[in-house]
Amino acid sequence: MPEELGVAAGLVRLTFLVQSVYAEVCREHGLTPPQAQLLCVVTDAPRRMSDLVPTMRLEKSSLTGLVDRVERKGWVRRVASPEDGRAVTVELTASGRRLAETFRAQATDRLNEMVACMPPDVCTTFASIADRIVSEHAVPAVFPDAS
Amino acid sequence: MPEELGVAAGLVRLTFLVQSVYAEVCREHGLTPPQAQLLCVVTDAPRRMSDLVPTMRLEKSSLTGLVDRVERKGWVRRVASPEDGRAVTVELTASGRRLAETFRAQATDRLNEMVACMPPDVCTTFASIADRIVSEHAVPAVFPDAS
DNA sequence: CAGTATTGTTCGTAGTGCGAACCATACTAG
DNA sequence: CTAGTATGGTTCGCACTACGAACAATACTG
Repeated sequence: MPEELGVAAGLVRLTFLVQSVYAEVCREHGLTPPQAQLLCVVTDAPRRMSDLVPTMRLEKSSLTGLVDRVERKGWVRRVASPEDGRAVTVELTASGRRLAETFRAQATDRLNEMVACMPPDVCTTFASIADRIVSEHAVPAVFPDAS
Repeated sequence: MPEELGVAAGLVRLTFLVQSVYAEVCREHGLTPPQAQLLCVVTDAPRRMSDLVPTMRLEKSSLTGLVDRVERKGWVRRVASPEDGRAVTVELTASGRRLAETFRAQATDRLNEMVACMPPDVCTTFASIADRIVSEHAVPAVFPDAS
């Protein structure tokens, strides 16, 4: 009986918790998690489909469907690439940008207050270790830094 | 421009990473993440549907469907409760138990090696902080401790 | 210019998750 | 005891997710 969970169990449970919070914020904005992720990823700059595939870790057919639905909601737009006649880039519309921004802000708030039960220095330690793991594994920027 | 990400961004990316690893292990065992989670949750003891609803944070209709599919694969069994004529408990079959055990072991290995890029003391620190967050928020045991 | 590689889409399939409606059993009050 | 209510689960319809195979169109290469 470990008085403390192993790293693995802690990671899985922490992930479960973050997912819950993330999904809840999504809901409040009429988004699903994959849709929110798409908005976050194209916030910084328009991205090609072929570029989004490795970033979001989806098959291309899955991505087509996701972009279809998000485009139908008017948050994103497909633009033909001038350099490559086959390629398509995905960019935010004005309303998509507003939504992405408020979503990002609120998700950030919720997650910050989630860890705020700990003293600030512990938070900082935690954040830097998380960053270390993440950068060690080349995790794509699925959530933007502060605006 | 933060030279380090905020806690929120770190959490989201870490979650993305863990999800990727978890999903990959699931795939190798012919499982989906919700199915694996169900197996993990009923590993320790049979559980009632009504008990699984808050644990897995699903609506009861979603849970019905999930249990249907997992039962159809032969990994889980519905048993009528003797005390309450309305209630049903979900328990592992023999093959379900074997599957749950090998899945758990492999997921644990993969997650451990994911953090093994850091020195052991950092891992320990990280694990204890993760535990702290998790227990502060009453996250259900969606992943069992060592067998 | 022919052959090949890349970029996206379409289609079919299985699974996920929700809410509303519903049934059966349990509980509770008169 | 019996009506009314609460609880435990299922069913149904819906939208969404994700995959792989097949395909079309454009780009590249020999």
